[in-house]
Amino acid sequence: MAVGKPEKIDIASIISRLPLFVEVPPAQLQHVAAESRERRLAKGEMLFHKGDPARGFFVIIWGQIKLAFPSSTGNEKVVQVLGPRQSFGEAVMFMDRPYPVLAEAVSDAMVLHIPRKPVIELIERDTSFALAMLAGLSTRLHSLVHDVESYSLRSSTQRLIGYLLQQCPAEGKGTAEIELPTSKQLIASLLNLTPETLSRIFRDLGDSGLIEVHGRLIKIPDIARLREVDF
Amino acid sequence: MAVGKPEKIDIASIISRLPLFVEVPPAQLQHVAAESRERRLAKGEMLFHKGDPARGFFVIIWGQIKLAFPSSTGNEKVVQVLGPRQSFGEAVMFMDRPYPVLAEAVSDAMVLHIPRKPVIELIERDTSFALAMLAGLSTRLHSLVHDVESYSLRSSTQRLIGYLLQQCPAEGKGTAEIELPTSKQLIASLLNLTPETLSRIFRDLGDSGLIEVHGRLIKIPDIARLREVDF
DNA sequence: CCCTTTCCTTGATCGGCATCAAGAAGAAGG
DNA sequence: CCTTCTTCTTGATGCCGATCAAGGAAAGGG
Repeated sequence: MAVGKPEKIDIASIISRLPLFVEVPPAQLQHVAAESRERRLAKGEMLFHKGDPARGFFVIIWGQIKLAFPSSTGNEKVVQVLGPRQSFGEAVMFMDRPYPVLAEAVSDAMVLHIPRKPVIELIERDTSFALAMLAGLSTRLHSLVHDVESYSLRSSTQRLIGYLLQQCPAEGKGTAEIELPTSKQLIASLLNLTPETLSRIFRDLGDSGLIEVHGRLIKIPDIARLREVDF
Repeated sequence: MAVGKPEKIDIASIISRLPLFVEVPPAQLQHVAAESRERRLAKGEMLFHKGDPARGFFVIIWGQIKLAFPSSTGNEKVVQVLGPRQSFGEAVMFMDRPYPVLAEAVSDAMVLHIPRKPVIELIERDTSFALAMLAGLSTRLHSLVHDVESYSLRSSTQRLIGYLLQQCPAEGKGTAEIELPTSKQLIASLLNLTPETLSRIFRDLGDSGLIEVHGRLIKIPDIARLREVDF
């Protein structure tokens, strides 16, 4: 199977547009860019396993990567599905510990590996970069806390509704159409459900007129009403 | 009702034991400690409202604080209930945004307010401090990720066993005795269980001879055997 | 010491979600 | 186009853990 698009990649320009690096003067980024390496992955290919040593972090150029806990019984738990311009692995990099999750390409994909050393040097040289990284990690902590909360005190239907509302473009009212970004299987695992249960919830929400399901296209006739639902 | 215990508080030592600061050399923390202030709260008292500017973050010395989204209809949405040694508001502090939630004392409580400025100044003056903070935040992220794993792919019995093994002094084999550090109610909530279910699991494990329960003292006759259990 | 309150335990019942099983609908590939 | 594989849906059944209800055991407080 061919591994995706063959265009030449400008590492420096991609790095400079990352949220994490956007405030950093381009000159200071040259060192980081020079040491970074691109890597292509075929669908299903592993980027790293749980327990592998972390020598840097990754940024997705295109394609999708999932982070998940392996499970001996086959039903692994997907923690996140990440898309272009998103990064992962920064936190582990600072602790000198192995990865706590595995990373696998969900589609053909290309990632950039940014090694630990130039990043640390950049932090030591540029305090505003250090602050940007702290803000980035803080944001991630926040969303993880939110996840834990969802698992523990929201029902499966509520979790799906929350997911759908998250996908809505703006905080708009009225109507919306959502193109699911990945397979329903993956979404099920993200929401800590089996595919069967997810399918049933989709049907129930459809029967209630709260959403319309057309394959992977979801129509929401009344966002406000969906937000008010309290099962 | 009197607002809690009157002991003298050693701010510096509390700060130095925070997860966020645990990697930071104590000498560097003096400036932060000097600008920190303690605050006592009666049950039900508000610490801050949603939308208030974030001028720092908080650490709970004792008592419990809840974080929640306000609601005009009175049925607010609780995001988290936090206990001693837990901190909150760091993420928002680094992002320079107002608090997205409100904080209210669930019981009589005492918190430490650590202002933003000395923390930021330390980062700007000493890059090793920034690295230490990044490591601290990373550690928290790591443990949260671990929590998510527990919730999603381990049974309630496995979670309790994991908790008990965590409390074992060394990674010893053989036998162990554990004094539960808090009420069983709280442990239940930590493990995402009801008190009833926790009680039943304790009884079942006792019936199997894997542990002995004497009130809040737990005896483990064979640590290795407990670790092997696979329900 | 008793009284009140909180904490813990036990039993009965219920429901949500997983599991098992099988079929339908798409997507990919020759 | 037909075959094959994956993804999605639907049904039947079962179990784990929550909930409801009540009683016992500690723990503080007067």
